[in-house]
Amino acid sequence: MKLTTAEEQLMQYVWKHNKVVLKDLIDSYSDPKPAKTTVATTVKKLIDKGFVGYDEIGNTRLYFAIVKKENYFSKQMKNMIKQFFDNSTSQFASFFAKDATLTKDELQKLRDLIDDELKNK
Amino acid sequence: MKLTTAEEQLMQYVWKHNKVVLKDLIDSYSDPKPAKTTVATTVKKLIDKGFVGYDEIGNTRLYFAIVKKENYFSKQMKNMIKQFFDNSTSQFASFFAKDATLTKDELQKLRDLIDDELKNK
DNA sequence: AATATTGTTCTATTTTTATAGAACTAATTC
DNA sequence: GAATTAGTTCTATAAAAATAGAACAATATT
Repeated sequence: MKLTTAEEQLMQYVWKHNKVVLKDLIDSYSDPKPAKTTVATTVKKLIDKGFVGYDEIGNTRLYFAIVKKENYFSKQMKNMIKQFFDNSTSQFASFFAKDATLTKDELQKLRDLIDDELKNK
Repeated sequence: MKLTTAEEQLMQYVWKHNKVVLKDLIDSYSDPKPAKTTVATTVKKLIDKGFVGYDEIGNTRLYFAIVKKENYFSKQMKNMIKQFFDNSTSQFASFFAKDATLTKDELQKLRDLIDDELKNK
């Protein structure tokens, strides 16, 4: 499932700071901060969509991510590769390797990583 | 600048079939196709945003992409890497190398490509 | 104990995005 | 040359997303 911009922004915070309370979420915005009800509504949508869960502590809630950031990101990537590269992962990979400005060090690490992957095949 | 979902869908078609006429765009939708005015409005927004240009041929227009698909995609990627990997391109790259299910062949090609890149540094 | 802070739900309202009607023009086809 | 098809703009409406007020509950502060 896809998130709207507002939902995704909030979700990013939940991913980074697992176990958060409403106030944390409100404070995560820079001024002018939205009304507390605005944030509460957005969290509720994330709960409805199954992205966020919570433990009840007294009358308040400790929110946490249910959908893992890695899984969500992975799906987004697959979607983009589908749209922009006709579903060709390797076509994307070669575009990226050229486009991304990686340093020599980063490129070397990446090559080592690929070598590792190759050993498992 | 960012495109809405409807705009991006149309843009994908323009990228794939450079030099298109309104009817092509309408036909690109599967049934039930939207009204011609709907498509015309969306194209107009793409023109306003500077993504699409046109040549006038009689009373009609030949639309073409101004913003290159690669550039748009590249910006989207940078944005995602910023959001999901704290701006660390290499962190993304290693996630991707593990996550994407590349075949042995694809991995080898990718390694060769990285080797080439390394030679230029 | 009174006051301020935080939290929640339910219900609007506002803003943005998507969709398309009305009106008209030019070209094509029959 | 009448009718159909394609195109455009302007304006309007519908749908989705973002924002927040009202009302109330529980806790913390002073």
